[in-house]
Amino acid sequence: MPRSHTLQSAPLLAWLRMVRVVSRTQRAATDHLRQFDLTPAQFDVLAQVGATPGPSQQELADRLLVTQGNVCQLLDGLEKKKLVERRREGRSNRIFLTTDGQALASQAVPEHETWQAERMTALEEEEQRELLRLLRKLDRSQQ
Amino acid sequence: MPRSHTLQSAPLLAWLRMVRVVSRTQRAATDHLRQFDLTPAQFDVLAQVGATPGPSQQELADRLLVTQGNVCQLLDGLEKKKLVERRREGRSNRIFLTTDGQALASQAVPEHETWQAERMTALEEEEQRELLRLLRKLDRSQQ
DNA sequence: AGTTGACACTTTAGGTCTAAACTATGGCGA
DNA sequence: TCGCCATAGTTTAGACCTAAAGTGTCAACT
Repeated sequence: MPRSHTLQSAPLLAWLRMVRVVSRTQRAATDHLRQFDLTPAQFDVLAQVGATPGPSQQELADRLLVTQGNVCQLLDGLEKKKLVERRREGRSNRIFLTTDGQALASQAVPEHETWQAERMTALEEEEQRELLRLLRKLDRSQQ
Repeated sequence: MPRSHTLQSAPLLAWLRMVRVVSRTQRAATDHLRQFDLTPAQFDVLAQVGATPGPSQQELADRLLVTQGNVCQLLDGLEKKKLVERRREGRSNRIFLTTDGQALASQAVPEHETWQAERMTALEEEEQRELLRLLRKLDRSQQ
């Protein structure tokens, strides 16, 4: 979100930079994930289900910070690609990776996380920790 | 983008927090801007054109970090609402706010920027400046 | 003048996401 | 048992965005 040239306070400038960094990185991630034939949203599902298998769709939505409706659509796509499966249990679905999904996740997740982490290496380790501290504080202040 | 539970390095955690903060804030901004009957994307155009009137669509796209095609669509919408106008000049368009657009921008932009800045007040001023410094460094390292 | 190329904008198809309406389904009290 | 309600998931309409193809226009060269 852009600036007016009138109010150039540190908070506002920090906000603009953050949006720039995130949107640029997400665009780069889109390119990077193409090698696995995954979109960033699909990668997120794979990584999340790979890390803690068997969540309900609601849990998945909460962890990914998106709506149930969106999760439903994403899973439709991933099921069509035979990467995940829904297993009905009571009135909810539990989500698991298929064998194909596990194979892809075990390759793509570490690779992409390394790539992601490397985009931060412009900062010293001490700076990375400080950035984390500040973002954590900010995040918590917003509930 | 979510975590694997395997690799919890500071860079990765910082990245996840940043995405959280940005996506939460953007969702809140969507709500906040509804009072002006503006979407965040429309607000960005208004703020940008208000700050430096008369850009070409290409310039606007560069500053907003979006594609020309997207700018074109956004301007279609804003022109329909009589908030901006395209003035043909040579082979490009220069974009200006209409009188209505100026009236709205002069109210909405300061108000929203104040709102935005307030979301940062969980951090001390010193911390805000440090955050800005770190983000700037990160941003520059990515071109 | 006619051709070519570069550039600025527009259009289109498709993916992502949301809010809100809709459809089960399982449990609970009357 | 029946009906109700809360919960889990699905569907739909619409906004946003991109990549890529399409259109138009200016200018420079022949």
